[in-house]
Amino acid sequence: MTKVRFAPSPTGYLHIGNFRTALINFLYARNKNGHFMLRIDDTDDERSQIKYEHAIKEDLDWMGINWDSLEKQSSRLFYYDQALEKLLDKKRAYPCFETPEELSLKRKRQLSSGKPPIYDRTALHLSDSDIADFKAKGIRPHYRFLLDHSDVNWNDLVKGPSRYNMSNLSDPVIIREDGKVIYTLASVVDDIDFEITDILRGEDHMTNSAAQIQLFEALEASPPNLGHLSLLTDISGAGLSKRIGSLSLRDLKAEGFQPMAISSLLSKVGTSDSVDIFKDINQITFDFDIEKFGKSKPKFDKNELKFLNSKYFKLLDFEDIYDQLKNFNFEVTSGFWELVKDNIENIKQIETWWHIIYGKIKPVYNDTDFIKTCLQNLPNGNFNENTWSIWTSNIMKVSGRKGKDLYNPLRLCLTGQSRGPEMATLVLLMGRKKIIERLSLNDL
RNA sequence: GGUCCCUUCGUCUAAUGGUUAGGACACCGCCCUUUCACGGCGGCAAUACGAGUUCGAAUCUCGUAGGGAUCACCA
Repeated sequence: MTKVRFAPSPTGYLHIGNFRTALINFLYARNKNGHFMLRIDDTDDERSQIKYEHAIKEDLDWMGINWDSLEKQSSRLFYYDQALEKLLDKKRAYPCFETPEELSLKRKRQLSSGKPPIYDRTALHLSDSDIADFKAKGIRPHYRFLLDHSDVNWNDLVKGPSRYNMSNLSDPVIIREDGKVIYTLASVVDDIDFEITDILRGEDHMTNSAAQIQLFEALEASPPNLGHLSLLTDISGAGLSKRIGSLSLRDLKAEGFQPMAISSLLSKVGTSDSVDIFKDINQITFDFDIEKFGKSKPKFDKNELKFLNSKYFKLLDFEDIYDQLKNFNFEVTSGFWELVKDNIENIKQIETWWHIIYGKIKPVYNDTDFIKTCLQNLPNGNFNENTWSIWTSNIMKVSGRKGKDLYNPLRLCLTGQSRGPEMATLVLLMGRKKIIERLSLNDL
């Protein structure tokens, strides 16, 4: 069975970039009737915070991404130590005693003399007595994984046949001086233990993956299928992570964006499918195919998100949106929703139209004589679906106006807006009293 | 600086050696509605640059330019 995982570290809120990875993993699993695991990578306890873990779950929940199982790396530390022992036995791990300062100095020197900043394996050549000396002095080792300096080949789910030569990489540190595990090892141990079949993540993990393939093999497991998605950029082509700005899921929610607008965009941008709105995540699951993702960097355009948001409302019946509608402090009726749903791009605009139709606004009068004529010709009796056309043709006869000259001033006066929903229905909802109020020019 | 990856309409992309280089969104126009919006129809618009291979190149090769990623005792 296909089994994937989304493995965020709880060091911040989910943003558009890492949520996209979550979404793609989710869709991939659902499409194959597989298993989607949420794994909290909280091995770095200096940066990890429980509040972020809660926030990540909340946000995924809001987006309709449900996980089939949950794991936390902080509860699995024993297994990582076990893995280290195994690697030590096989001489694929070795203790090192350099301080971080030494290492960073070394890197700087290499860089300034035009060399790649790769660890020189000094510690690999330490004798047993050297090691004993360090330990006697109370210096605790950190451990590195010994890379095999050969080509690592894999067939990437997104990038196709891929190759990386390991001599371009430092032996990765896998256990810190304080005994805590590093991501590179923890991730592989978990992927083996939980029998992850496919890993989909950003292309920033490309070289990690190459090293991890060797780690899988050193731990006598076969590596899962690997797929590296091109990273989203902003509209100018710059990396998204650099402008943390307003792109967290929480901010997007606060701005009124709908989960399906976000998911629709994020699941299609960068693929050979056209970007369009979907009412339900299952519709996206159905024809999801990782092969459709291209190799070049897709751009995230907030305007596109706005457009999808407005398109989403048009898809919804009253019942579909009722849960959100009841959060307003006035009662939105089905008729009201049907009237305005084609004319909003944000749920907040419900409030604007509510005030226009039932509340108090500042009408726009640009032709007071004409407005008086309109008021005088308002039909008597109860309003019905013909009222608007009877009314406007009366005005036409009396004033001689038609088309734009007739409708624009009337719309402006009644709604204060130059654009908006169908007037025939709007007038019906607004009612006689409110119309007379608007046309009475009291605010002049 | 080393290594890896990317470059087709404004944007996302299709076309795995032969197409009028296709679609979607945006934009523009027309229609609908005796108004605008919504909706429907149509139009504009691209192979980064330079060589090479080939009867034929967006597609293969090399170079140039631009962009990105990575090179942590973070994940």
